[in-house]
Amino acid sequence: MAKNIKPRKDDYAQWYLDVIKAASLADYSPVRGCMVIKPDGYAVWEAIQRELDTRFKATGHVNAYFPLLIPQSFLTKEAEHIDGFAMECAIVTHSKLEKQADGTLKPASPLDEPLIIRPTSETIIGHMYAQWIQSYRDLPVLINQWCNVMRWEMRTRLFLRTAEFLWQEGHTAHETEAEAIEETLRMLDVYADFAENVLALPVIKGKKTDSEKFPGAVTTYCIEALMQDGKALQAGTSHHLGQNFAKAFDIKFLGRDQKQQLVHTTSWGVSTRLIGATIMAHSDDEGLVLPPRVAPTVCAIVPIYKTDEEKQQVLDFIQKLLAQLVPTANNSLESATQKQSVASLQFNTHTNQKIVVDLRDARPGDKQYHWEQKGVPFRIEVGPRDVQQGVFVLKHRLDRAKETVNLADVASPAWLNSRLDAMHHALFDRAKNFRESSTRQADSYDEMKKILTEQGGFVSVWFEPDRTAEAKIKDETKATVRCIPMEQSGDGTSEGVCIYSGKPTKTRVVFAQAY
RNA sequence: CGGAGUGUAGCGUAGCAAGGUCAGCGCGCUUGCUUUGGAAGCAAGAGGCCGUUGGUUCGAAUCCAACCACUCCGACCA
Repeated sequence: MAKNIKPRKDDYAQWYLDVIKAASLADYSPVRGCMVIKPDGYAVWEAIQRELDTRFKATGHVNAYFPLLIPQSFLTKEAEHIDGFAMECAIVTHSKLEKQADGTLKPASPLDEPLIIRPTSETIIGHMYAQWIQSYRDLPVLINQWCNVMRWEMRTRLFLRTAEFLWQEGHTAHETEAEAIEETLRMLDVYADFAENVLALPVIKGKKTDSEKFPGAVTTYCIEALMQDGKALQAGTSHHLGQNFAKAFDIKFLGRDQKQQLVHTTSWGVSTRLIGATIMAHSDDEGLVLPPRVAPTVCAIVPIYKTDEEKQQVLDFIQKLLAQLVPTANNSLESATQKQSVASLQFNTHTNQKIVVDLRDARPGDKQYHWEQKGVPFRIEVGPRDVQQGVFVLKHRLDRAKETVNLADVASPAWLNSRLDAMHHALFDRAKNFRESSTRQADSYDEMKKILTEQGGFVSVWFEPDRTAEAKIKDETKATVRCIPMEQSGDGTSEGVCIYSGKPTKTRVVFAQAY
């Protein structure tokens, strides 16, 4: 058992932090609530970016970059938007520092208008769109940006909620409401597809109730995932903004009917929180488990030997193995062997995923723990006994199973790729089974309360969304409506009794306690 | 921001209630030898103004104050 990681059942929050620490994903910064994303964590983010960016481009979007700083006055233009974000904005008020007599620095030269550090970019992008869009021929505008944003959160948690975080925000403008809604739902599908097919994270697609929607949105759609402690995590959102921001920023165009019209806008985003979701959904008491499609290292090879002769035999054997797995790369292990370092070989040039050979002067057991805690999907062990028999030992991170494989059976990278695929599906199935066994139906408010306090997880109920009722329920159970699932049970026309009001309703929602 | 807790080397900690040979220990790290199939053994080393700033005192890791950061519970949120 991992000696540096607290088991999930003892302290889930501590387990989460231990896993991040053991896998070297992130570190604290000197600034409250901000984190340093270390190379191993950032590589996961790069994989997420790569996969999402491909999907954004495939759906017709282009990338651009808007400034970090936004005039304070912009935030006042959309009423709900102010209420939603004003409380958590960091503000730039001065343009320089002056040295004091005692050597300390003091802000000087105050700005005429304070600038806020973007908590999200609807306002500044709306401002620019107003200048760029003149005619229906200019539409749609389909822009995404990858950037950082800052929200001065009260309480932070690595990856799940940090004061500064990395994300992408798509902002589109359309001629008609129907197109905007179509775009909103298209991107929701992109997110769901990405979460399930890349992160192996099963998600529920749904709509937020009015009380949970984005400040300034007409409708907010989301994907919701379930973590291993039975709490929900919002993993991505897609907003139909209607004409709210068009009105606020005067984004008008001359329509086909020769009249001035307001555009219909959308915005959608996912953040580095996805890394937190991935950690919480898949990892175990031994440490990180990474979905194979975002794992920076897909396989770690650990040689085992006593004598120099054995070492040579084992390394020769590994060379043969690598020749099959990494045919395009220069497989020489010479320099890594000499330096007693970790040799890193390009396994997949598209995804930039590596195979490593751990040639450090350390004991095999240490190396096994090292790569296991980093969540590497597969480890290969090659010792003198294996070389004699022409085999090696393959260790699966998912279930920690061992498998003896003939070198002769490894003819190409496809051998490993098929295993990575199988692991992806097994990981997804495991998470999905967990979610399904943690999703319960309740027919009354009392039953829901009982489930929430005794078991957690998702609770599916008939419920008529209502601000006051939702506030009361949150107060009493800590649970909120995570979403109104897109897939309503039955044919969508069935009807039940709202567990709170007792009135008939056609809406089934999912309640859960959330991060 | 309210409540509770924590802060001593990269990590984990002893010492603190009775200020003074009090800066220790384990892991990790470095070097050497023996080892090497899931966290090895022996030996020799390196590493800390005890979170920060003030105060009390002849003397502060220890007492007092303020501040900072982190963890947990609330409120807020991707």
